[in-house]
Amino acid sequence: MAKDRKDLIKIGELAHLVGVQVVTIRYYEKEGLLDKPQRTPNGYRTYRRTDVDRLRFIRHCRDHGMAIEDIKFLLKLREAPEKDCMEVNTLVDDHIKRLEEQLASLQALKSRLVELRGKCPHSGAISDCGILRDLGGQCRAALESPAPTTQS
Amino acid sequence: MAKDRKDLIKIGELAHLVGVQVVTIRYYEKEGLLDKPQRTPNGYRTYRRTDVDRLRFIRHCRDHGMAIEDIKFLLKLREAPEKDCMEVNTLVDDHIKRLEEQLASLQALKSRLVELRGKCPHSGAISDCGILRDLGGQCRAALESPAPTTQS
DNA sequence: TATAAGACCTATAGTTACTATAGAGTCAAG
DNA sequence: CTTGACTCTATAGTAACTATAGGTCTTATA
Repeated sequence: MAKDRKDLIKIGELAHLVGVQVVTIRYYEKEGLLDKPQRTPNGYRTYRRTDVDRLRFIRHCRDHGMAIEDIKFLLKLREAPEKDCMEVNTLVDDHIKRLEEQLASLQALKSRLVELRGKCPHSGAISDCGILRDLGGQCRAALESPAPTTQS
Repeated sequence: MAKDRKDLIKIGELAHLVGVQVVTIRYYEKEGLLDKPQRTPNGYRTYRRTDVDRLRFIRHCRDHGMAIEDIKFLLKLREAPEKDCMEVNTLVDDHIKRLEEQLASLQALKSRLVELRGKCPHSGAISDCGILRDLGGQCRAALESPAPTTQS
């Protein structure tokens, strides 16, 4: 088998194949997503096919907005083919739920901003600006709780 | 309790009034959102009414998802009442536009995740998990661009 | 009066997933 | 022999805080 020469690639080629930056690969290595690769005599990292697959997996996860820690978890699961995949489903479900929460709060934020923008549809003096006036308004926290522990 | 004037408060009381943490106030000071306050002989920060208003303004902006740098800009505008408020409107418009982009990309991400989740609606062996299989699929970058400069 | 609780002080590091910078070694081509 | 592309390590910066450590000051209670 003449594989030990052809299949070995350097970091730049791996980066190109998967479409990430070289520094990102070294970062993933440092974070433990990628194993420490073999080195050529001059110290260059060398990678194989399996590393390309693994890096692609990582990138797909990241493209789906998953956190590094989640990906570590998925990578570990991927290496235990006999286990049940329920944990994968749970992780994805949780991720979707987080996304939905984030979407809802951004949606609400946008509504408030559009409303705020409506306070000053015209061009005029800063002193008359409804947006700045609104942003300077009262705060809820002051009305809710009684007093700090420093009371007589 | 009658110190110099009754409207001089310490950092903890300011934090309580506005509903932020003490450390956050010091952070805002370091970032230049709040002026360096006067100090008591023992080195404690003392604040006045205007500081309460200013901090409230800052918090309202942050609650609307604005960046510190944007808030600095608004604070500066707020102190020039004779100027035109067009820049305020522009800033808010830009902010809304950014939010809309973010919403769109999160929405798309969620769709992809829901689709991904559909690949494995059941419980079973990791080796059969459609989610992991999908995440391990081919990547676009490999097909798009030709080859790195290190071509034979 | 001693002491303990609480508020305050400064300075530093950690969070996330990278990106940027500096300084240096390796390798092939011209 | 120099140029340029590629590689290496190590450190710092990003956003907006949060956490930690270690210390001082004030006040209430035993």
